[in-house]
Amino acid sequence: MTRKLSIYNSLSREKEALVPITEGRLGMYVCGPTVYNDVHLGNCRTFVSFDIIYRYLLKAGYKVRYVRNITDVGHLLDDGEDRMSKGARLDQLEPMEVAQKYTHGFHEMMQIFNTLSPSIEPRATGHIIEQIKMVHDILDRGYAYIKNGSVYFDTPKFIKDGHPYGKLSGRIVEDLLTETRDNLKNQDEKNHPSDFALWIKATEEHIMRWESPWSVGFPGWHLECSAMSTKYLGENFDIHGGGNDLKFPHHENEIAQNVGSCGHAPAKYWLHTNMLLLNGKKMSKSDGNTISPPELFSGQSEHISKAYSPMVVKFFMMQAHYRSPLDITDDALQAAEKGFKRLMETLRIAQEHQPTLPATGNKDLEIQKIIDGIWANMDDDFNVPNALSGIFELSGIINSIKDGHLKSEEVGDNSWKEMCSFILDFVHQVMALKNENEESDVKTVGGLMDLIIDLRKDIREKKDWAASDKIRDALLELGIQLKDGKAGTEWNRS
RNA sequence: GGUCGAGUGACCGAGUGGCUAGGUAGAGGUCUGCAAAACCUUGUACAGCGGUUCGAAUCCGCUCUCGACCUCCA
Repeated sequence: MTRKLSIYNSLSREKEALVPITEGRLGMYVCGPTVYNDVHLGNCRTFVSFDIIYRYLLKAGYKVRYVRNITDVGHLLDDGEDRMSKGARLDQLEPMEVAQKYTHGFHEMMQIFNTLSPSIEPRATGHIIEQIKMVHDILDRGYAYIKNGSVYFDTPKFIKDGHPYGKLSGRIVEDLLTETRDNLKNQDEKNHPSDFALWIKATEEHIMRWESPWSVGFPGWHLECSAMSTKYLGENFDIHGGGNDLKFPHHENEIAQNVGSCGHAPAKYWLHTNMLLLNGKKMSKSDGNTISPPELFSGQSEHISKAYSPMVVKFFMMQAHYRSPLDITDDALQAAEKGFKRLMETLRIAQEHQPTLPATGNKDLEIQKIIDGIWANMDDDFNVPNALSGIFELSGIINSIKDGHLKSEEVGDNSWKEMCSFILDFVHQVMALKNENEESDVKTVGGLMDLIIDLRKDIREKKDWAASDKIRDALLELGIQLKDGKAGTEWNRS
């Protein structure tokens, strides 16, 4: 059985019931990175968001094929130079070497953020044949024209035939048709400013080039996503995702290419993640308002006061809905760090604590309501922040039982077990957060700590507080915090 | 200039007509040799002005502010 979800469709600007094209199965395509540079933190937010969406869809019982591409050709710079070859010249590397390097870096970062690999991760350069075929199809249907060896999409024709160009991004067709920007490359070659390149004839110095019926050249940006989504998910699939800023022109053009080549739009539902801001402003390298993942993890940035671990950053991202803009500030990160640690501590208790409880308790119904509520929040357009509030309610109950603030007869044994396994499963499997303090030397340290605590217990029985406090303070210096409670002394890494 | 979106308490951030999340910080308390943790209680919140309604943070209008896109961008 699959859960019934409702998801916000950018195309209709409304939440819609998620009805798979094939029952029980979902095809999801997400626009991946262009690998000509180190991965941007904003990229990370998008892919972390879609990772949770992917994981939840699986959890909800769907069989999902998740395709996320690697774009390693096709982006034009202001001067018309391909992004990949630009990177190559700067680094004195072959274009594919550049792609390899940054693809590797991207994968590493995705692993650091603890995301699942997509089912298929196709590369644009590996699908030149499919892209040429699609250009053929678009030409055959009359929605493209050839100019000096390059091929352009004919937007006025497309619009005139009643196709919905501009629907996704809210563009007004008349505006697009009368657009008069003059700073676009190849302006002279294009019949109309809003037309875009499907195939570009390579100049002499352009390194990335392939044979085609029209010229030795390379595919336009946009095209690889149309070609690869069609190849792996079919002409018609369920979900297409990406960052908000890709709506126009990238996704709009993708739709045009698909409609132009096969007569209908690629995806049923379009999901867009919102932007990550830094101190209320868009991240931008030129004005210094930017922070990279490594800077965030090391604390080497003027924008933050200390280092924040990857899981803290991920937790921080999850406190906001994927469709809302999220503002990174040092204060917000600090708050997230404390919340994250609290959650990890509760998870530890859920895993280890085994209280003696009656068969049923007064709180059982309440616990069930919280759990049901978390599912409902996730079913409602993946409302992770709302679900998280439920997780913290459970956390309160778990901590109360453990510390004896809540009488044990309040919670039934089954409820306790269900609550603990639910919270562990949800945090580990859906949010995919993990405790970063679990080192391999955990056993050794554990043994040492048992010994120290035992020795200190004797000292404390003799009420030698000076010695006892000295041990506690010294351990604190090492990053270990002692907590003297009724049932004895506990410790954790602070 | 055009298009779209947003303005929630000290900070972050959910919430779309009555039931007024959650995290962090603050205050008070329980516990404790002390401390920390944990738990309990608590706060002046819905940009402004009008309007619709028995009732609005939530709907409508105007104003102000901010952001994104319009050009490579997750």
